[in-house]
Amino acid sequence: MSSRLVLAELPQLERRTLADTAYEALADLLASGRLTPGDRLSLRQSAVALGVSVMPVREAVSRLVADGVLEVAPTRAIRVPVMTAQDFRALAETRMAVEGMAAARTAERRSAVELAAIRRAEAAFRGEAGSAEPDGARAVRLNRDLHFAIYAACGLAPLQEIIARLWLKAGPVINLDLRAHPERLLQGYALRRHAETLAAIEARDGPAAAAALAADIREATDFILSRGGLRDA
Amino acid sequence: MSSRLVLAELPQLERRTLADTAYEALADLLASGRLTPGDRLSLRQSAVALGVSVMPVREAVSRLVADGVLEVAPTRAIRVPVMTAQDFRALAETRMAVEGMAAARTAERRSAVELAAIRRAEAAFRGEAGSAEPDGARAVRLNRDLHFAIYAACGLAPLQEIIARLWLKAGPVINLDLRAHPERLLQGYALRRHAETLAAIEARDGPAAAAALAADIREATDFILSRGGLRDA
DNA sequence: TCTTCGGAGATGTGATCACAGATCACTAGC
DNA sequence: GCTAGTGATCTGTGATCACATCTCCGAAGA
Repeated sequence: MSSRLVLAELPQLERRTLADTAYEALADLLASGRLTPGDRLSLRQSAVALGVSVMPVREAVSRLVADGVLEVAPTRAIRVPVMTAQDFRALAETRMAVEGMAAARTAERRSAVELAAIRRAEAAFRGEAGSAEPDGARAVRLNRDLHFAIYAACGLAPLQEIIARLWLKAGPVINLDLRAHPERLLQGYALRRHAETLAAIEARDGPAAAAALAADIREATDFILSRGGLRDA
Repeated sequence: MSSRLVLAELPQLERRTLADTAYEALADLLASGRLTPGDRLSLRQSAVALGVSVMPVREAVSRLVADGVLEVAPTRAIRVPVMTAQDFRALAETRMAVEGMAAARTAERRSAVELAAIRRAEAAFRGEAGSAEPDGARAVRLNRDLHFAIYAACGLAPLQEIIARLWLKAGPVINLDLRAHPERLLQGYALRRHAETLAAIEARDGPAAAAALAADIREATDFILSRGGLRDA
């Protein structure tokens, strides 16, 4: 029993099921825009691609369907939902409300170290967007990192989960557009709104943080909608 | 082809899988508080209880787990999560923020027929709560109906889905308490807040609606927390 | 040339089997 | 008398099979 103390130091090893791995793989495909709205997904094909049986893929897909990130058509075909412009607008409005609220809470209660983390994330994105040869995929990731650094400091775990799901849902549309028009992200809009949001968080000004972040989302949404890539019905 | 017109009137019949049915059955068990925090769930036992194989149950459970309504312990046991008082408070705060926002939107944009539906729901709950022999389970359902009548009029489908998930998550705790202390729901608190919310919606006063609804949630939460039925850690 | 029909292949759903690991009661050993 | 080990049983996970149904492509018909 003299080993009790040293045993306590053992890191409890995480148990990842194949379904977990499959979920992450598919979610990444969706978030990165490599799976675009309307695309069909086959359980068997996905399974052989991942080198497993259909079971883990099935479970992963059922989770994604529950999240509304995938859908099973009445014909039982699995596909990425095609959003109407109206759907996308409603999703964006929800995001503005929910994420704006999270940003406001962060502004009002952030600690010094949380603020530092947000500052670093903002600087990282700014660096990439302003570089000579910006990498689109990398900029998307840094943009996400910045947003979630802000949300992580809101102090409400359930709120973070909600936002993560909203991003997953909006991901395919946003990244599809971004692939077609990578220049947009790198222009001034996002940079300006990010700076405003950061300033508001520094000043502990909740409403201003919410407004700046909502403006960021609104502008990105309007830009995508102006492209007319979405069905109108 | 002369039948094209009449054929279009056929209601497209919904295709429900066994997994869907199992999901609803389990969700109902959770929402009604018959499955309480800490309870374990066996796939095989649930399957024989539902008269199906484990497959549909498995899919249903995986969805519930994705929603955070069930959890798989590191030991792979499936159970209803036990929330700490802190967790429950964070969930309640999230609900106050999100549901308050939905109520505010409803107040500002509700149509006349939506208002009428909300009025009916409020009256139904008031009738049950004020009756000579109130039925607890029925009151719970009517309370839910009233809340969702309000949220349904907010005009944002994604927001409604979010709220539905939040209720599913809070359900086991709330209903567990309600089973132990059915008198609380029937006292003045909820009735007063409902009346305030309804009045604000009638007056198209968004902030007031949000405040009244948040107060409703806050008081119910404080009541449950004061019971000390939740772990503290 | 365009439409309609038919059959081969692929699809999701569900059932069943196999297996590693957890649980629990019980016994042997200090 | 209490702990540690042992084995039967049950657990979730994954693979495989079975089946009804949808999809797709080519041929026969108008």
